[in-house]
Amino acid sequence: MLLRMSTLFLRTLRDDPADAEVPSHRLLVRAGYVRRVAPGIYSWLPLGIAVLRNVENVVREEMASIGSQEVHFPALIPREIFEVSGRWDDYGDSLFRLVDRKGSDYLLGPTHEELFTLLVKGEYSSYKDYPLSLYQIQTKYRDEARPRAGVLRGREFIMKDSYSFDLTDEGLQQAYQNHRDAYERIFTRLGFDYRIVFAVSGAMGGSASEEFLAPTPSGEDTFVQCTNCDYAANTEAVDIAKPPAQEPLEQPASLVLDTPDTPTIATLVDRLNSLDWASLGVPAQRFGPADTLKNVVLKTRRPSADKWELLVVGVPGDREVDLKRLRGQLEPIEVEQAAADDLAAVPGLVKGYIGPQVMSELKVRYLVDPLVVAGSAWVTGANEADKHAAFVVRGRDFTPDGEVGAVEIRDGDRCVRCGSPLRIARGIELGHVFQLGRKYAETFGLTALGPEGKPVTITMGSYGVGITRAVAALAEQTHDEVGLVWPRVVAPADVQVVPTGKDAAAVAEAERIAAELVASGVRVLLDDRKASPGVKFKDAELLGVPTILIVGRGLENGVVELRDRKSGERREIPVADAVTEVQAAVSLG
RNA sequence: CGGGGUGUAGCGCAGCUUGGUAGCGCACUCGCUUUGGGAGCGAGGGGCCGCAGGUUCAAAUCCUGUCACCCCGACCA
Repeated sequence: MLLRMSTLFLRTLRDDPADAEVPSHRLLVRAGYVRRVAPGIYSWLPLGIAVLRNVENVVREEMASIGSQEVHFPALIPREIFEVSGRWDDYGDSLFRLVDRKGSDYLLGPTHEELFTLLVKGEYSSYKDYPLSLYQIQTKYRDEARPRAGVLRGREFIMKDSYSFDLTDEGLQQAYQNHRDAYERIFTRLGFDYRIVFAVSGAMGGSASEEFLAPTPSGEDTFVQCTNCDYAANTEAVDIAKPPAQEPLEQPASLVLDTPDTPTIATLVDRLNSLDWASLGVPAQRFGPADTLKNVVLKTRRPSADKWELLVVGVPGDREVDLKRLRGQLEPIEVEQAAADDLAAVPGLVKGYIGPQVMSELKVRYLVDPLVVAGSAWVTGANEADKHAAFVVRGRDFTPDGEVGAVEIRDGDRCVRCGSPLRIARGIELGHVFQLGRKYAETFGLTALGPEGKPVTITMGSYGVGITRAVAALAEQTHDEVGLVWPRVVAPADVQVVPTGKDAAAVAEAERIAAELVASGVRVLLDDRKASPGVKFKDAELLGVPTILIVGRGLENGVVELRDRKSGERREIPVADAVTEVQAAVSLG
């Protein structure tokens, strides 16, 4: 393959585009790989498409290696199909909806569970047909509330999505593992630094779920990683170690304190520390925010129910409730912040002075974070204006309905497996594997006739790789100060041949070397533009082709210069060795 | 949806305070020179100054409204 820059549809920009913040966005635009059309919607130019296709090819090869077969569905889907799964409504504003000339409703597919399920149902009916795995590489549409970071989070993007279909849970386990292995090979081959983290399964429902994240500061997902063992999880799904339970009877009896004008945890702690504890018949005490129990009022709703129920969650006063994490833990139940009138509907709940002592009496569901261990004593609201209660003990003075991981995770929190400190980092979600189970199969009636003549409901797995996102994420992880630095598998060319100088001999020699390389299967980008050496060097660095061969002033001494884009290494080599040296660099990858 | 910011040539920006009929760099066209780190000189082409209304003899500039876009958050396989 030979690309000539003199005719290549490419214009590089000297300045960063004003609307680009993250490195991948800046560089992909500057280097002429993509152009913005509308928010979250991009055009792909020749070099961009070349990289995109290379990513797709790696994905195709690895999908083939686990026996998954490629199909292709429409992006334009009639409403009825999404009515059956309930997602026409459930997807909300994120769904692109449109109407045809007859007034029928359509949507642009945000994912394709329904179509995969229906397709298989239409073709297969015997247990002998299974297991099965299908995939497609498709443009997806989601009307994101706020697209951002260029191609990293678009409203139109390309995704590889696949589904496994099995008769048994064991089969699903195997299919899941096959996909997980294939994804490891895909992201390794693409040159990613990535982590596999536990995840929540999201709006799709289902059980086991893991994400493949590329750690980078501009990532949107927050995850934790143990500094000692291999535990890693999305913050929505993370569990942290909890302190040991305590003996409730060792605590002083609870007592109610007058605490006017203490609307915040900080003011309450100050007041507690200025009290004369001896006069209350208790040894002197020192309190910190972590000794207080904060009770946050939320409301929950089961899917398909229309009534909201109040939920109070107790967390140590030095921590906030992480609503995102709480939602992840309670999935698929919806969780919202309770409004003032939700609270007013239960007279026993006194805003600012809520304590768990009365929850069962009030019939309000009460959950605590696991950090509120059995037997622990707290200062909390006394359910009366201007009063707090001290030495309120879990298991003695109140009993929660259950535990739920609700607190914000902090750097340094302890690993649930080994107790070592956890580190918080940001990452880009490259892929997601999860076990869907029988949800869609039941909804659409996907069954196979078993050997005993009875129908068996199929169990499914769902697996996705963001293709366009992978291009941006790779740019994000591999770039340097001067430009893109592609791993060879995805690079738009193996070598950029750059003739410099006014001497026609350099151009002729560059052409000869390029032709020879092309003949041996090397992908060549030849900079045959009439431009100054500085321009060509800068552009070569910006474009990110892994190997650069400069044919110029060294020619009179019989040498050319070979550069490695990633390491910056430069070597003068004899012209006669140019072809074999480049071939060697290419085969080393 | 909340907060912040920006709309002037393909891209990056100045001009707006103090109104006088639009400018700089890059890119583009032509000529000559130049050729190892984004070349020089000369000559050119390209603008509904986001949109609408108002004030004024006169509006990119002042006033009102509106739209769009970007960033942070909420939301989001």
